[in-house]
Amino acid sequence: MATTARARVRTEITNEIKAVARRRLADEGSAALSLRAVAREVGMVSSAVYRYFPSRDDLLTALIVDAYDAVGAAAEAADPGKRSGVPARWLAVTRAVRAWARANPQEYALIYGSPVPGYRAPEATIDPATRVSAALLAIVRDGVESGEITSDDSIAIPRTLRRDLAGIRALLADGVPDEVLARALFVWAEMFGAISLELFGHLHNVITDFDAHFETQMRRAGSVLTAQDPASS
Amino acid sequence: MATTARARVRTEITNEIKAVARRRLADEGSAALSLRAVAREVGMVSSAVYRYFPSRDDLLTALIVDAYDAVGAAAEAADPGKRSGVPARWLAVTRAVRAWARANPQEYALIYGSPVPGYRAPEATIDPATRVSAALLAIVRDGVESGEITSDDSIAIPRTLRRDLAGIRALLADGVPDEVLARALFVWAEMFGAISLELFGHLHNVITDFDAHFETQMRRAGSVLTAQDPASS
DNA sequence: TGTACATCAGTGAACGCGCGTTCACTGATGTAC
DNA sequence: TGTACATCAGTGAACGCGCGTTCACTGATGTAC
Repeated sequence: MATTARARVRTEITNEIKAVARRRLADEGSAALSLRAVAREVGMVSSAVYRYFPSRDDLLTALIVDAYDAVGAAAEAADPGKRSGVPARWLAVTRAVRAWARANPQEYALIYGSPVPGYRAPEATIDPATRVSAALLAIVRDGVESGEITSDDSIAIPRTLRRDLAGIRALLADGVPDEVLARALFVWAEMFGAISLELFGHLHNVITDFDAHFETQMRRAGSVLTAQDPASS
Repeated sequence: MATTARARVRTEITNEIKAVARRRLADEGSAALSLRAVAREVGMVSSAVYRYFPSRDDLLTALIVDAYDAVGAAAEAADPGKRSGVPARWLAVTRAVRAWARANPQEYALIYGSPVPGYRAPEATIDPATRVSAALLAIVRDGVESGEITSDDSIAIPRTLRRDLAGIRALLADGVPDEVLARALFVWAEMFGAISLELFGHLHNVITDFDAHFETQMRRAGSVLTAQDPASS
């Protein structure tokens, strides 16, 4: 009753269209993603896709939302939880994000690469987009609470920036002081910088052991986050 | 004699085509860059462009090479030189890279964003691509030489990674020990991570004072690079 | 300095292609009584 | 449980479009003697 046969089939086909679109994304990139090609591969006529997605952009939006949700879920699932401590959790979660990115490079590019030209992200993408950040900030929050992360460094933080940090704190980082939050943003950029440089080819001919490189970089990021003297980690 | 009138006109028109292509890139992104549209805007028939660039991909390559050269030149020009010291030089150069990126967002996306699907970068792009890295590593090299940068931290560096670092040292970082080189790669990723997150919209609704944010992050990166206790900087 | 020939830039038509989207339609599935 | 009507999924043709690239051509610029 809740779901008629027709409704069940509808969500199945919707998912199939998205799955095919995701695969085509991997081949050709987001700008070249074409409704007609997807329809062809699904085995329906191109106009039939309009029963499921009102336009190409809506299909793209669905893929973006799914990608944010997938990487967010991967990050959440990888977190070993409070009692594992900040450095271990940080390593586990960043590893998971990178693993997802390597497994789904075009989806990673879709959400963290150059914006799709002419595409305006609708509100529906905002919430899923914060899942990874939320997972990382949960680690920071717990670390502050447990005393693993302390707040005694002194890179000056300008007043305008403190306002921005207060906004983040209110949403996702209750009790995390500005100095720590600034470090959290720092390692957040480090993680995406490291993954993007690797995936977008900038380590080519520079690094051969990508795993070891990422691992080393994230260990250092972890020690910046906890503000430990790296020598003691 | 060296350059005939015809040759002079030829380089002028080549440059005009590139300039128009660059402007169109800003509007529509690299995947949508079309020879016909460029030709139209330059005021010639589409087939005439083939006198200057044998294909669309060659035009793209020219734009990529120019972009790498432009950001590389900006980085080099911003370096105040040896006697200014590592932190000041690091800040000056990273600021210049970000300023260039903000002024030329689509060109930045072209070289540091998602790779253009189906486009294979030819060898000609490799050299210009290293200019920014070379500028940054020059700072590191001088800092090691002067003693501003020391090598006493202990994030473990695996053996395979040491081989990679040796390769970098041989090319661009004579005399820089592995530990310092690993830190250099770390802050390099931080810089591109920070710029990419900002330009690709991931700080939207998070940070309002982008300048202050970047400045703060790069100060911290500078102190990681010199391995100073951030409290003493 | 003047002429004959070769090189080159730009034209315009054509090739074959794929795209997003609309629309009137058929036939199957669901709903109300 | 059976019938009449409404809803929906999918079809196939068509719209108007822009793309990259090729080709035979014209006319202007450069070169050799």
